[in-house]
Amino acid sequence: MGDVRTRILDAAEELFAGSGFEATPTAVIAKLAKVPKGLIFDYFPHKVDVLVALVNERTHIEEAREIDAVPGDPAGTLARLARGLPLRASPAMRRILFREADTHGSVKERLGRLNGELIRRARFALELAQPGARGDAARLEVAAAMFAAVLLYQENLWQLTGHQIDPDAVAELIAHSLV
Amino acid sequence: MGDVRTRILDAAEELFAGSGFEATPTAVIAKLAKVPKGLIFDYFPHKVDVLVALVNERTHIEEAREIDAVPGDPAGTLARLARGLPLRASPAMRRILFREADTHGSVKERLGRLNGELIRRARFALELAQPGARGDAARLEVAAAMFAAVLLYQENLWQLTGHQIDPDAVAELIAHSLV
Amino acid sequence: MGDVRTRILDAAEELFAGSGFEATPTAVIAKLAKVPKGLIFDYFPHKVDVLVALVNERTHIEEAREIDAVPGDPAGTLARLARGLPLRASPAMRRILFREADTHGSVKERLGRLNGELIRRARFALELAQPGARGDAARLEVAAAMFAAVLLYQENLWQLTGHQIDPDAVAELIAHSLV
Amino acid sequence: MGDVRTRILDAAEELFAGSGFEATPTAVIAKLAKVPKGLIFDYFPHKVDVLVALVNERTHIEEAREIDAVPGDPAGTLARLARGLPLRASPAMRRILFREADTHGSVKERLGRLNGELIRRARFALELAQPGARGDAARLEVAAAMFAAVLLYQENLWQLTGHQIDPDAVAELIAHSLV
DNA sequence: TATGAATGAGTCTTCATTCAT
DNA sequence: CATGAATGAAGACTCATTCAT
Repeated sequence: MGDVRTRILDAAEELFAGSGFEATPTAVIAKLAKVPKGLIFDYFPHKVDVLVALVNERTHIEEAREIDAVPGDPAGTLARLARGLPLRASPAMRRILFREADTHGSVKERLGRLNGELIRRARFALELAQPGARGDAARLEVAAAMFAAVLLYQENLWQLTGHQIDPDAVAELIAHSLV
Repeated sequence: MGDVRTRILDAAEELFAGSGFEATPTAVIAKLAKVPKGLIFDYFPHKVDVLVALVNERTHIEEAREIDAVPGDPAGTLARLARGLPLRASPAMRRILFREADTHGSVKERLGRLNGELIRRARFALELAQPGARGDAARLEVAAAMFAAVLLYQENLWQLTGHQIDPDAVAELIAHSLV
Repeated sequence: MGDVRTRILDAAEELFAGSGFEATPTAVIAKLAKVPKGLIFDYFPHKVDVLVALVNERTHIEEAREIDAVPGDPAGTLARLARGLPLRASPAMRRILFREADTHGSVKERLGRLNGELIRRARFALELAQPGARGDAARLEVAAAMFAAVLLYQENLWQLTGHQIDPDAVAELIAHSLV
Repeated sequence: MGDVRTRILDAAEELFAGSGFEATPTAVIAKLAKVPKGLIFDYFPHKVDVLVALVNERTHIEEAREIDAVPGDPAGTLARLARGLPLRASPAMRRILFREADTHGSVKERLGRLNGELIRRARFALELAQPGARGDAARLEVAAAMFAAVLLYQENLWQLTGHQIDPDAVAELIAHSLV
């Protein structure tokens, strides 16, 4: 069942994603987490600290390990990047990231960093996998940004529209565009 | 200065965009609108009705008019499409659309329709501009979805990160990917 | 029955004097004042503002009007001063003044000023009524301070001990001490 | 470092004097006493019992021992009395005594006894030192009560205003008033 | 119709007290 | 005895909504 802190964060993640931070009373978090109301404040002195903890602890950008790039196979390389997204974050956390970024500085900062990091990696992977593309830096940049955009935003869109995008197809398409 | 109803909506638009719907008290709307507190409820029985009215009256998804497609120039055709969402709405209303979509049905529905319309147009434009691509329906669909995702994501993220993608470059890249 | 603000202050005065500021919930003030809980905060944004308003508005030091001094009759002069104490404040307010001075700066400041003012007046009255005493400034000062101390503190003592001091007797005694 | 009970009382004394009883959480007492939160309640079943214990154990009203009265020198006799309240208690405990007397019965009782004892001593001292004054019991009583009031008021007000009265001067003045 | 005082349910947060370990 | 996590009642304060004027 997990310890108290984890249960609180689990509950908050679900509820913030579903109804938004402002519209979620701490009492409801407590109930879903099956902890008494007051205990939340032993772990998080203010309600906003729950949000900050979620963002700090549950949107993790993985260490820049060796990128598994295969020269000549940019599609496969990107697809692997897309599958093993360097963002460890649940769909719920991604929704929170987008929804609360406007009004909470620390969330905004995290989202910005995530976006930047994703672009950097995609560009690096493409440079390795398709050496020829290196020449056109601007186009490479756009391809990387598109890749990041689609990956980050797809959860949001899925929720809103029921429309899903296959990461492999995205990878293949972007790779193809750089030929 | 506009009539009372308009002043209320003006104020709400500004405030919802800035602080979010939940965090904006009706009393503050009234103050900014220079309208007595109670009067808001003569026009909008519940606070949420202000949001609904804003979305209904101040976000128009443009009718799918003739698309200015040039066969043989998919990049140019998409670029024209990319230069603007088919959304007539102030920057503030766009913020509201994205921020409140998760939690308010009518907003979500509106944003979903926008996404659908975007995809439809992109697909249609591509079909017209690049007749050869028609054969691969799946790839066409992915390209259209990506196009929509990137445009919407940009809209959403631009204010948060300051990071922008050049719409022409996106158009060109997607067009190229279908060769 | 008085207006709302007055009723709130009346209730607070009684309750703060009886149980202390910290131990008096705003809900109890509201109940005694017969106003809804929330209305208090329309008039006083924070609970402490009720205390500050009480101190500012209900411990008034009267304008230094003509002191009714009769040369040669210091006892009578002081007695008149004691009866028409230049402090317009209920016994309850005096208790509040003493109890909350420790922890609330504005109360402390007021109490200090009251004490100073009382001493100043008593000295002035004595100087007028007993010209001969002027020579011994130190003794005059002590007499004035004692007079102020007894007057200010008598309410407190009465509450605590049931012991009362007759102001006339005090006046007479102090006057006599300066002979 | 003292045993647990002593450490709790030490901490409570410091904190109650500084912020008042109501505004001092038991958790803060525990922290300052370097004692686990729950342990306090093994020694004092309720928070108020800490206050009661402090008052009972750390404020002693001295037994009415032989008064050092010199017939013919009422001023000197009173001055010796005035040099200190017959109260063995730290400055902190004195603050607590005055601050909490209004609202806590046991504290009130203690302060009342102190006042009574002060009056008794003053009267007794004056009777011994100035045999002639015995005739006018009422005036003697007022003088004694004033003496007590001034001393207690000073104790209470000294920290608040920084204003002090010289005890010798008080003694001298009161003695003189009985001539 | 316009006004803003009135209403009270609901929110975050604190804290005395309990209790399993 | 010692520990500090757990409990929930209660407190300050907010705010959507109503309503007398």
